[in-house]
Amino acid sequence: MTKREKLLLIYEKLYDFYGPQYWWPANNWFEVTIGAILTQNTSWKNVEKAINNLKSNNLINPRKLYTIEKTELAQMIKPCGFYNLKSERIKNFLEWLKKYDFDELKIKNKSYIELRRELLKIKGIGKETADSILLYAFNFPVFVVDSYTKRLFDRLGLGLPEDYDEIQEFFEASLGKNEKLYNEYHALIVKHSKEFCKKKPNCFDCFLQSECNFYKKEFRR
DNA sequence: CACCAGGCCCTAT
DNA sequence: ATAGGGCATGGT
Repeated sequence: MTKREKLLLIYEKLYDFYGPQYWWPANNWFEVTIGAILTQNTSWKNVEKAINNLKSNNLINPRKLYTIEKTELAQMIKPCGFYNLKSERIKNFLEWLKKYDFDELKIKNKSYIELRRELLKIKGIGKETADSILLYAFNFPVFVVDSYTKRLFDRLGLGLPEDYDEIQEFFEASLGKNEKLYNEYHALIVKHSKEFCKKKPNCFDCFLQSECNFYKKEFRR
Protein backbone atom coordinates (compact mmCIF):
# COMPACT_ATOMS: atom_id res chain seq x y z
CA MET A 1 0.00 0.00 0.00
CA THR A 2 1.37 3.42 -0.94
CA LYS A 3 1.45 6.29 1.52
CA ARG A 4 -1.23 8.04 -0.51
CA GLU A 5 -3.52 5.03 -0.33
CA LYS A 6 -2.92 4.73 3.36
CA LEU A 7 -3.74 8.39 3.93
CA LEU A 8 -7.02 7.98 2.11
CA LEU A 9 -7.82 4.77 3.94
CA ILE A 10 -7.23 6.36 7.34
CA TYR A 11 -9.45 9.26 6.36
CA GLU A 12 -12.25 6.91 5.36
CA LYS A 13 -11.98 5.04 8.63
CA LEU A 14 -11.99 8.20 10.72
CA TYR A 15 -14.93 9.63 8.82
CA ASP A 16 -16.93 6.42 9.01
CA PHE A 17 -16.34 6.22 12.73
CA TYR A 18 -16.83 9.84 13.81
CA GLY A 19 -18.83 11.40 10.99
CA PRO A 20 -18.57 15.06 9.99
CA GLN A 21 -17.09 17.43 12.57
CA TYR A 22 -18.51 20.74 11.30
CA TRP A 23 -15.34 22.74 11.91
CA TRP A 24 -14.41 25.39 12.89
CA PRO A 25 -16.72 25.81 15.92
CA ALA A 26 -17.35 29.55 15.43
CA ASN A 27 -19.89 31.86 13.84
CA ASN A 28 -17.67 33.92 11.56
CA TRP A 29 -14.16 34.35 10.20
CA PHE A 30 -13.06 36.73 12.96
CA GLU A 31 -14.14 34.40 15.72
CA VAL A 32 -12.18 31.63 14.02
CA THR A 33 -9.08 33.79 13.93
CA ILE A 34 -9.29 34.83 17.57
CA GLY A 35 -9.91 31.22 18.54
CA ALA A 36 -6.90 30.08 16.53
CA ILE A 37 -4.63 32.38 18.52
CA LEU A 38 -6.24 31.60 21.85
CA THR A 39 -5.99 27.84 21.42
CA GLN A 40 -2.20 27.80 21.07
CA ASN A 41 -1.06 25.02 23.38
CA THR A 42 -4.37 25.25 25.22
CA SER A 43 -7.42 23.02 25.55
CA TRP A 44 -10.44 24.16 23.58
CA LYS A 45 -12.59 24.06 26.72
CA ASN A 46 -10.61 26.93 28.20
CA VAL A 47 -10.70 28.84 24.93
CA GLU A 48 -14.48 28.64 24.94
CA LYS A 49 -14.62 30.40 28.29
CA ALA A 50 -12.39 33.17 27.01
CA ILE A 51 -14.42 33.56 23.83
CA ASN A 52 -17.65 33.66 25.80
CA ASN A 53 -16.24 36.51 27.86
CA LEU A 54 -15.53 38.39 24.66
CA LYS A 55 -18.96 37.59 23.26
CA SER A 56 -20.79 38.81 26.32
CA ASN A 57 -19.03 42.14 25.83
CA ASN A 58 -19.78 42.19 22.11
CA LEU A 59 -16.10 42.19 21.31
CA ILE A 60 -16.01 39.60 18.53
CA ASN A 61 -15.60 42.45 16.15
CA PRO A 62 -12.29 43.76 14.78
CA ARG A 63 -12.96 47.47 15.20
CA LYS A 64 -14.30 47.14 18.73
CA LEU A 65 -11.54 44.80 19.82
CA TYR A 66 -8.99 47.19 18.40
CA THR A 67 -10.15 49.99 20.67
CA ILE A 68 -9.85 48.23 24.02
CA GLU A 69 -6.68 48.20 26.07
CA LYS A 70 -4.30 45.27 25.86
CA THR A 71 -4.43 44.80 29.63
CA GLU A 72 -8.21 44.82 29.58
CA LEU A 73 -8.24 42.22 26.83
CA ALA A 74 -5.80 40.11 28.83
CA GLN A 75 -8.16 40.02 31.80
CA MET A 76 -11.04 38.85 29.64
CA ILE A 77 -9.15 35.97 28.07
CA LYS A 78 -7.64 34.85 31.35
CA PRO A 79 -9.28 31.40 31.44
CA CYS A 80 -7.35 30.20 28.40
CA GLY A 81 -3.92 30.83 29.90
CA PHE A 82 -0.89 32.71 28.51
CA TYR A 83 -3.23 35.66 28.56
CA ASN A 84 -0.67 38.48 28.47
CA LEU A 85 1.07 36.83 25.56
CA LYS A 86 -2.12 36.13 23.67
CA SER A 87 -3.51 39.58 24.27
CA GLU A 88 -0.35 40.95 22.70
CA ARG A 89 -0.67 38.54 19.77
CA ILE A 90 -4.27 39.48 19.11
CA LYS A 91 -3.27 43.13 19.17
CA ASN A 92 -0.50 42.39 16.68
CA PHE A 93 -3.00 40.71 14.40
CA LEU A 94 -5.42 43.63 14.67
CA GLU A 95 -2.67 46.08 13.87
CA TRP A 96 -2.03 44.15 10.68
CA LEU A 97 -5.75 43.90 9.93
CA LYS A 98 -6.15 47.66 10.28
CA LYS A 99 -3.99 48.10 7.18
CA TYR A 100 -6.89 46.51 5.28
CA ASP A 101 -9.49 48.63 7.06
CA PHE A 102 -10.58 45.51 8.97
CA ASP A 103 -12.11 44.38 5.69
CA GLU A 104 -12.40 40.64 5.15
CA LEU A 105 -12.89 41.02 1.41
CA LYS A 106 -9.63 42.85 0.90
CA ILE A 107 -7.89 39.89 2.45
CA LYS A 108 -9.79 37.20 0.61
CA ASN A 109 -8.79 38.72 -2.69
CA LYS A 110 -5.14 38.01 -2.04
CA SER A 111 -3.53 34.74 -3.02
CA TYR A 112 -3.23 32.47 -0.03
CA ILE A 113 0.48 32.08 -0.67
CA GLU A 114 0.92 35.81 -0.19
CA LEU A 115 -1.55 35.89 2.68
CA ARG A 116 0.34 33.12 4.47
CA ARG A 117 3.58 35.07 4.16
CA GLU A 118 1.94 38.11 5.68
CA LEU A 119 0.36 36.20 8.55
CA LEU A 120 3.68 34.57 9.40
CA LYS A 121 5.29 37.97 9.74
CA ILE A 122 2.91 38.84 12.57
CA LYS A 123 4.62 38.22 15.88
CA GLY A 124 2.79 35.40 17.62
CA ILE A 125 1.37 33.74 14.52
CA GLY A 126 3.29 30.65 13.49
CA LYS A 127 2.63 28.08 10.81
CA GLU A 128 -0.15 26.15 12.47
CA THR A 129 -2.04 29.26 13.51
CA ALA A 130 -1.61 30.86 10.10
CA ASP A 131 -2.79 27.73 8.31
CA SER A 132 -5.76 27.34 10.62
CA ILE A 133 -6.78 30.88 9.76
CA LEU A 134 -6.28 30.29 6.04
CA LEU A 135 -8.28 27.07 6.03
CA TYR A 136 -10.98 27.66 8.62
CA ALA A 137 -11.49 31.42 8.48
CA PHE A 138 -10.97 31.97 4.75
CA ASN A 139 -11.57 28.51 3.27
CA PHE A 140 -8.31 28.29 1.36
CA PRO A 141 -7.08 24.78 0.53
CA VAL A 142 -4.27 24.58 3.09
CA PHE A 143 -3.63 21.44 5.12
CA VAL A 144 -3.13 22.16 8.83
CA VAL A 145 -0.39 20.20 10.58
CA ASP A 146 -0.24 19.98 14.35
CA SER A 147 1.33 17.84 17.05
CA TYR A 148 -1.62 15.45 16.89
CA THR A 149 -1.05 14.94 13.19
CA LYS A 150 2.61 14.12 13.70
CA ARG A 151 1.96 11.80 16.59
CA LEU A 152 -0.87 9.91 14.95
CA PHE A 153 0.88 9.30 11.65
CA ASP A 154 4.13 8.44 13.36
CA ARG A 155 2.28 5.71 15.21
CA LEU A 156 0.62 4.63 12.01
CA GLY A 157 4.07 4.15 10.54
CA LEU A 158 3.71 6.64 7.71
CA GLY A 159 7.27 7.88 8.14
CA LEU A 160 6.42 11.57 7.96
CA PRO A 161 9.17 14.15 7.43
CA GLU A 162 10.19 16.31 10.41
CA ASP A 163 9.73 19.71 8.86
CA TYR A 164 6.30 21.34 9.04
CA ASP A 165 6.21 22.48 5.43
CA GLU A 166 7.35 19.09 4.18
CA ILE A 167 4.63 17.31 6.14
CA GLN A 168 2.07 19.73 4.77
CA GLU A 169 3.36 19.24 1.25
CA PHE A 170 3.12 15.49 1.68
CA PHE A 171 -0.54 15.66 2.65
CA GLU A 172 -1.41 18.17 -0.04
CA ALA A 173 0.40 16.28 -2.77
CA SER A 174 -1.18 13.00 -1.70
CA LEU A 175 -4.71 14.26 -1.30
CA GLY A 176 -4.82 16.90 -4.02
CA LYS A 177 -5.97 20.46 -3.43
CA ASN A 178 -9.30 20.02 -1.67
CA GLU A 179 -10.43 22.49 0.95
CA LYS A 180 -13.38 20.46 2.20
CA LEU A 181 -11.24 17.38 2.60
CA TYR A 182 -8.49 19.27 4.46
CA ASN A 183 -11.10 20.81 6.71
CA GLU A 184 -12.63 17.48 7.66
CA TYR A 185 -9.37 15.53 7.85
CA HIS A 186 -7.69 17.82 10.33
CA ALA A 187 -10.83 18.02 12.44
CA LEU A 188 -11.06 14.24 12.51
CA ILE A 189 -7.42 13.91 13.53
CA VAL A 190 -8.05 16.22 16.47
CA LYS A 191 -11.24 14.42 17.40
CA HIS A 192 -9.55 11.04 17.29
CA SER A 193 -6.52 12.24 19.23
CA LYS A 194 -8.74 13.51 22.02
CA GLU A 195 -10.68 10.26 22.12
CA PHE A 196 -7.87 7.76 21.95
CA CYS A 197 -4.28 8.66 21.35
CA LYS A 198 -3.06 10.03 24.63
CA LYS A 199 0.61 9.94 25.35
CA LYS A 200 0.19 6.89 27.49
CA PRO A 201 -2.59 5.23 25.56
CA ASN A 202 -4.91 2.81 27.22
CA CYS A 203 -6.86 2.32 24.07
CA PHE A 204 -6.77 -1.31 23.04
CA ASP A 205 -10.21 -0.82 21.65
CA CYS A 206 -9.08 1.87 19.20
CA PHE A 207 -10.50 1.03 15.80
CA LEU A 208 -7.20 1.95 14.13
CA GLN A 209 -5.32 -0.53 16.25
CA SER A 210 -4.60 -2.85 13.38
CA GLU A 211 -3.01 0.01 11.43
CA CYS A 212 -0.91 1.23 14.28
CA ASN A 213 2.78 0.38 14.64
CA PHE A 214 2.69 1.90 18.07
CA TYR A 215 0.52 -0.88 19.38
CA LYS A 216 2.43 -3.51 17.52
CA LYS A 217 5.70 -2.48 19.14
CA GLU A 218 4.70 -1.57 22.66
CA PHE A 219 1.45 -3.24 23.47
CA ARG A 220 1.37 -6.59 21.82
CA ARG A 221 1.45 -9.78 23.86
C1' DC B 1 0.94 15.58 43.57
C1' DA B 2 2.14 15.39 38.20
C1' DC B 3 0.99 16.02 33.53
C1' DC B 4 -1.41 17.76 29.59
C1' DA B 5 -3.79 21.11 26.37
C1' DG B 6 -5.88 22.24 18.62
C1' DG B 7 2.18 26.85 19.77
C1' DC B 8 5.30 30.35 19.44
C1' DC B 9 9.24 33.21 20.56
C1' DC B 10 13.72 33.96 22.49
C1' DT B 11 18.13 32.52 24.01
C1' DA B 12 22.35 29.92 24.60
C1' DT B 13 25.23 26.62 22.69
C1' DA C 1 20.79 24.94 13.28
C1' DT C 2 18.54 23.36 17.27
C1' DA C 3 17.49 21.99 22.20
C1' DG C 4 15.51 24.22 26.27
C1' DG C 5 12.83 27.48 28.86
C1' DG C 6 8.94 30.71 29.52
C1' DC C 7 4.27 31.74 29.05
C1' DA C 8 -0.53 30.28 32.76
C1' DT C 9 -5.20 28.51 33.35
C1' DG C 10 -8.17 24.53 34.20
C1' DG C 11 -9.12 19.49 33.80
C1' DT C 12 -7.92 14.62 34.95
